[in-house]
Amino acid sequence: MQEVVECCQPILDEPLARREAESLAGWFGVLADPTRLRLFSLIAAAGEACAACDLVDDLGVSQPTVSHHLKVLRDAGLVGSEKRGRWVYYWPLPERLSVLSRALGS
Amino acid sequence: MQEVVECCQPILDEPLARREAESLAGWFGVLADPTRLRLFSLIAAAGEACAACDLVDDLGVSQPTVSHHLKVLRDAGLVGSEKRGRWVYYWPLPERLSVLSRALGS
DNA sequence: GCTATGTATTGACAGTTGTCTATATAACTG
DNA sequence: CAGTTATATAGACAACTGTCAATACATAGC
Repeated sequence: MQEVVECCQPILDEPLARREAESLAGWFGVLADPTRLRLFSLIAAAGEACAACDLVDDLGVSQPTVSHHLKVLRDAGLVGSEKRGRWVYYWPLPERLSVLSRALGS
Repeated sequence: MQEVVECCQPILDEPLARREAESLAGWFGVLADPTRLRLFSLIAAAGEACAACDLVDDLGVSQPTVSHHLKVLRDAGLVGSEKRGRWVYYWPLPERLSVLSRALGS
């Protein structure tokens, strides 16, 4: 995923440049899967969560699928992670959501 | 596309139910394509726009592709449309964006 | 070192999606 | 009516994506 950019003007205000549209579309794409949204929501609501401890069982998908979605969320800058012993913990990084929220606002 | 529902709690606050996640993911999916985002942005910035008059030339995609994206936007409740003579005019319906913006906010 | 456990990666596969060309439908013009 | 123009639809196709089973990697405990 691309670097953090100053992105974007509210999409209601003026036409998006091609480059801005690609950035925004990519981030919306990260949110465009129900499993991934629930995963992020679980992490955010918990404040911090560990995949095996908290996430795999609740979602009804396999461990590799959860791992895949966590990677997508991490690459998109929506969650941070840290390994502690055998476990990897995840926590929300809501800054990117704020950017998107602002882009949707007028 | 589904009916307008009371959706959703901010996704940072509490875990999304499966049904809410599916609604939100669907709407984010509508915004997850750069061409479609630019199309919506063009309509919104213009206040009102006609496909042939204003949209096809600016986007660099074929007329059927624009027509397809306009249908997706209309079905999602993001734009309204009206036929006037040979032309179809589109205007933004930003309420749905507000719902999404709120869901992303804390 | 051996085993158990949490996580990541690989490869495969089905379903979805964005795009195009070709064509159909609709409406104005002369 | 015939021709032109705006839009929509149908069908095809390539690219992407979400999922899983199998497997590799990493770490803790014995």
